Amino acid sequence: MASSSTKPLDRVARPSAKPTRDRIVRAATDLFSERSFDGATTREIAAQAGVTQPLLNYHFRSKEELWQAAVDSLFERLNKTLDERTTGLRGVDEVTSAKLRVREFVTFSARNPQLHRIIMQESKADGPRMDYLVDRHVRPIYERTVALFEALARRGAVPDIPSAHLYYILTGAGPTMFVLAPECRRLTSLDPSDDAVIEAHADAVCLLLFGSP
Amino acid sequence: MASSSTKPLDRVARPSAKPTRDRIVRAATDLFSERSFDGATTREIAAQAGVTQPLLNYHFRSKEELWQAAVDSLFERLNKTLDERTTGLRGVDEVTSAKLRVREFVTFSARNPQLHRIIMQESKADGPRMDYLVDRHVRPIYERTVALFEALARRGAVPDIPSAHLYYILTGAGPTMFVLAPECRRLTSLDPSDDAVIEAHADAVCLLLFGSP
DNA sequence: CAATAGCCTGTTCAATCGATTAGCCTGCGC
DNA sequence: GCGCAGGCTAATCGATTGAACAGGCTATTG
Repeated sequence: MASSSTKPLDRVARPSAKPTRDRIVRAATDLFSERSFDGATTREIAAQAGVTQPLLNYHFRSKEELWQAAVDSLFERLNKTLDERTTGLRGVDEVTSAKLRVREFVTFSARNPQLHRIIMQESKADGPRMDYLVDRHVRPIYERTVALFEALARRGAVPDIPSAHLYYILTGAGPTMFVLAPECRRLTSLDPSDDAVIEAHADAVCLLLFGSP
Repeated sequence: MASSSTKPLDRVARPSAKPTRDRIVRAATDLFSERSFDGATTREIAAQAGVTQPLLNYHFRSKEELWQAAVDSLFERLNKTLDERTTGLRGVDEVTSAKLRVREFVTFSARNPQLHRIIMQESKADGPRMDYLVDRHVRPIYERTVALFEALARRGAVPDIPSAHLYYILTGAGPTMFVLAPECRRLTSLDPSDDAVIEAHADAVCLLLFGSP
C-alpha cells in the first residue's frame, strides 16, 4: 500500500515560522473540538489564527495532518501536567499520590475540555483518526491508569471494581461536567470554569472513588 | 423576526407515509450521532433509509428539523423506558427504587449511545440546537434527578455531594464506556454491547453511588 | 551583491453540500 | 371512473468545501 501518512514536510523550517504554526494549531484545537473534524472549516481555522487559508496547506499536508498536530499538542500538555504532579512527590504514600493525580486529571479536564471533546467526537466514527488516537496517545495512559487502580484495589483504597469499568467511570465522572459546560450553565447556577466549582468537583470524584476528598 | 421554526408541514399525512418517515428518522439518529450535525450528509441519511435525498426535504422542512425529530424520538424512548421502570414499583422502598432507576439509565445508555453522543456533540457549539435540547428535553430530566438525589442524600443513602456535581458524575460515569465503545474495544478485552458487561457496569456505578450494587 | 529557499497571499478548481423545482405514479373520495 | 392530493424521484441550483497553483516578499547564505 502507498500509505504516506504524516511524513514531516521536507523543508528546513526557520524559527520565524514556529509562532505562526503554533497559532494555527491552537486555533485548530479549539475549532476541531467545538465543531468536530467535518464541522470545522479550514477557512474558519485560518481566520481565528489570523492567517490566510492556503497557509494551512503550506504548514500541513492536509486537514487530517493538522488535526493530528492539534491532538498531539493536547496530549503533550496532558502528559506534561500529570508528570509534573507525579514527580516532586517522593515519600508521599501511594493513596495520597493517586488522589492528587486524580485531582490533577479533573483540573486539566476542566481547563482543557477540548481533549475529551475530540476523543468523544472520534470514538463514534471509528475510523483511522480513532486508530491514531488510541495507538499513539490513549493506550499508554489507559495502561498506566489501570495499573495504578489495581495496586490501589489490592490495598483496599478503592472499591473492588474491574479496572476497565473503573477507568471509564473516572474518565466519565471527571470531565463530563466540563465537556458539557454550556449545558451545565443553563441547567444549574454553577459556572464550570470557576476554580471553586472545579475544586468541588475534584472533591466529589475523590470522595466517591477513595471515600474521602 | 420571521422565525418560523418547526411548524408542522401543512399537509394531511396518509398512514402509508409513516413507515418511510420513521426509517428516515432512524437513519438520521444513527448518522447524526456518529458524524455530528455537520458531518452527517442528507444524501447519506437518505441512502441508509433507502430513499432518495429530496425526500428528506419532503418530510422535513430542513436538515435542522430532521435533527429535531431524531432528538425527539430518542428522548421519547428514554422517558418511556424510565417511566415503565418507575411504575410497577409500588411499595418498594425509595433507595431500591432509585437504584433500579440508575441501572435502567445505564442500560438504556448502553443500548442507545446515540443520545449522549448527540448531547456531547451539541453541548460544544452552544447554539440554537443546544437551546432546543436543554429547554425541551434535558431540563425536566435534570430536575427530576436532582430532586431524587436530594431526597436520597437526606436519608444518607448517597454521599453528601452537591446534587449538580452528583448529576454530572452519574451522566458521565454511566454512559461514557458505551459512548466510547469503539475505543473501549481497542483498549480492553470487553465488548460494551455485551449484556454481561452492561450489567457489570451498572453494578459498578451503583456500588460507587449507593455503596452496594 | 546576487541568489536561493522559506514564508505567505490571491486566485482558482473540482467536488460536494442542502435545498428547490418540475413532474410521475398511486389510491382515495366523490 | 374521474379528479386530485399525497408520496416520491430525477434533475439541477447556488453556495461552500479542501486543496492546488502561481507568484511576491524577505532574510539568510555563499
